[in-house]
Amino acid sequence: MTSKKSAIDPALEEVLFFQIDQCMRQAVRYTNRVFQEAGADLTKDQWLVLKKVNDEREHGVSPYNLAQLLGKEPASMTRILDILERKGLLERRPNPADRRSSLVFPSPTGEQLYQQLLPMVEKIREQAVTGFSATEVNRLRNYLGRMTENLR
Amino acid sequence: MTSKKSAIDPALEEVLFFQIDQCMRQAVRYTNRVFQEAGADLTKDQWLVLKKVNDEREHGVSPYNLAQLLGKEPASMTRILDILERKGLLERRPNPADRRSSLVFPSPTGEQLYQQLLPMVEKIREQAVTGFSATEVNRLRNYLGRMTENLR
DNA sequence: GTATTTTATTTGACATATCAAAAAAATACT
DNA sequence: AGTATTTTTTTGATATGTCAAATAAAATAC
Repeated sequence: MTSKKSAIDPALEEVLFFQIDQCMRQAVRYTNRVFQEAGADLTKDQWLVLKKVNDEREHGVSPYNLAQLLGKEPASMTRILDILERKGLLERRPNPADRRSSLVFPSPTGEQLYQQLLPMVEKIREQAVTGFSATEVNRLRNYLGRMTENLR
Repeated sequence: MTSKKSAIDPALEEVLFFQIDQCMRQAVRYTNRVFQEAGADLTKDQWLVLKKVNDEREHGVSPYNLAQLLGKEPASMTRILDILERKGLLERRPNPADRRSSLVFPSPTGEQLYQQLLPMVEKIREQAVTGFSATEVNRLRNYLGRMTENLR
């Protein structure tokens, strides 16, 4: 019943970009839902930043560096940091080596929330690859990396 | 030099979600750049809607149905349709079968732009899977579908 | 045949992405 | 040193995503 589409003009459902987009949006919805059910007022992207800030808590990270590490625009980083700072999960301290910049550190609450959410995030990751063999996961990684490179 | 992370707390670059996100964002940037260089004032999401509206130009599609077909929220659809209508690429006509709803049709300009951009989109798709065998593309599709299901 | 529920669309609030531009500090150059 | 360029951060504008709520019409229940 569905009209047959040509190879040069395939149905949307067969377009890889479309499938990647659907997959990612599903993952975001799922993650946000899990956080919400755990009573954590945090989005998936705020989580990513909180994680990286915790990873670098020894020496602190600059917003610019954070943006690079997470593959985001500095402009997006500014806003996410504003929100996390407003929530009291991290703080910007002056960067002694560069007065343009600052260094971001997790607050005690921020470290605590990070530790608390980590096992949930791990469960979500496992849930995503349920039924996948190790080979399949590696292949998926490989394909995604090559595709990203192809579009650079 | 990069500090080794445990299996339960892997570095971000090893997290599948992160890789999917990077891949998708790269694809969006690439598509928007190609459209822009072609002088087409259209985003990747506006393109998707324009495509579907063209696919259904025989009978028209309702906004709600469009949202379902594209896996988007009706709220997002409303806004994208507003923009495309403002650009003169489509029009909403009353739905004779349901007065709550409307039916969306491409304008002549909309059909024309669709035909004009189609070959470029095809090139982008090819670019993305450069170096992939047919088997690999099928596997990628399969993995993405299973992952999406796992998170439903 | 009226009351209740469901459906289709829109709007509002907020988070994030993109790009452009502004501002201030650091660097490079001559 | 003094000027020009680059880097880091922020802000503004716009597009889209999420969810919640409002509205009107359709469908269903009774």
